Amino acid sequence: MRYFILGFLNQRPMSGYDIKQFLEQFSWLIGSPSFGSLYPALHALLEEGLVSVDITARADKPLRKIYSITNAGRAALHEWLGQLTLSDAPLKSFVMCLILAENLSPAGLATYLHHRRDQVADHLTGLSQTVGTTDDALDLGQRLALDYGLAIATAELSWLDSTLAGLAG
Amino acid sequence: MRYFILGFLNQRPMSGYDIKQFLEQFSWLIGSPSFGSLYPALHALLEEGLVSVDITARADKPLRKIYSITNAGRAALHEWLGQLTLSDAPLKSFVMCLILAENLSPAGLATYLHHRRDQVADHLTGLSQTVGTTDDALDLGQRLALDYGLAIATAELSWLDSTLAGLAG
DNA sequence: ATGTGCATGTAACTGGTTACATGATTCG
DNA sequence: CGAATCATGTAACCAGTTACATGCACAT
Repeated sequence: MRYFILGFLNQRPMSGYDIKQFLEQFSWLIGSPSFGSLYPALHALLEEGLVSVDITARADKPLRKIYSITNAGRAALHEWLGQLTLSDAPLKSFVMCLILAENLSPAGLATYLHHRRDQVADHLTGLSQTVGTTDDALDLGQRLALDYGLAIATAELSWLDSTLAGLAG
Repeated sequence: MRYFILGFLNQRPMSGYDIKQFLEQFSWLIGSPSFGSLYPALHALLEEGLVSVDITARADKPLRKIYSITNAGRAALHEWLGQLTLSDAPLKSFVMCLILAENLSPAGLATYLHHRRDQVADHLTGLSQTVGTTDDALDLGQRLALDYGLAIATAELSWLDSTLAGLAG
């Protein structure tokens, strides 16, 4: 989360509210953190010198605290991104890192997406086997969930393939 | 989580290890709980009388604790399922409830899926608008995440439509 | 014999949510 | 004038992970 916030602020200076607003867009996919975790995280980053604040009291508007990343913050972010493994991470972790793509090198991004592609492909074959072998022993919920997983994995795989093709070309 | 486990045990008696195994299948989608949360949860359910244990010491095998749901557990589960709103829940919550579909009435399931359909459709139009209006102001990560969200939402929507059609027909 | 899979568990820690509290602005 | 949105924050609580600890079975 700390680094997730840091990655946002590396794109452009934002307030805590802005970050929440942006993430709200993806709430149906990955959820959105509460202010109760967002604000304390910003305070912690500030104390560690990884971000700085600019308190802007705009006329006729409530005060806003615009946070910017510092050099120390950038260093910490890139160190974190460097040692990022992401082995078998859930969809949520994948999307969170995807949003931070701007902070990765083109080669790093490609590697990351390839890695994910392989993982999803593995899970797809695993799911297909489960569906194929134990077809009638499954209850409704398991059948639906398996079927849903299959649909989503297929969609993600084709997205990864076309995105990788687009980035390469 | 408590109710998630309860829903599993309502389908068939299982050990903690079994539950983990099953959930592992969906780890790339929704993650899988650690034993450190699974076992204590089972102990708590046991103390509350919502589940019962059958300790089977099989010859030449390590001991297993097979948990079964009790009548009190079934009552608690159905009460919980009844007051389930799921307004604007993230994908993870949706899948978790989907797995418990067997415990819902056909009408309840249909309502639930319709509800999700509407939510996803809303988010889809929202995402499309964002992509359409602010196309060139976005950085790489945001563009990729938006694009990914669009792909997944589209896939989920069509899955929901065909599944709803299948359940109705 | 060594490692991997089965199978269970505990304790410390951490991260996040929930609920609360505040206050200005804008819209109907 | 009241409701919704903007905007920030705190504290108690809780759910979960991490790391540890144990032990048998089976294959190499």
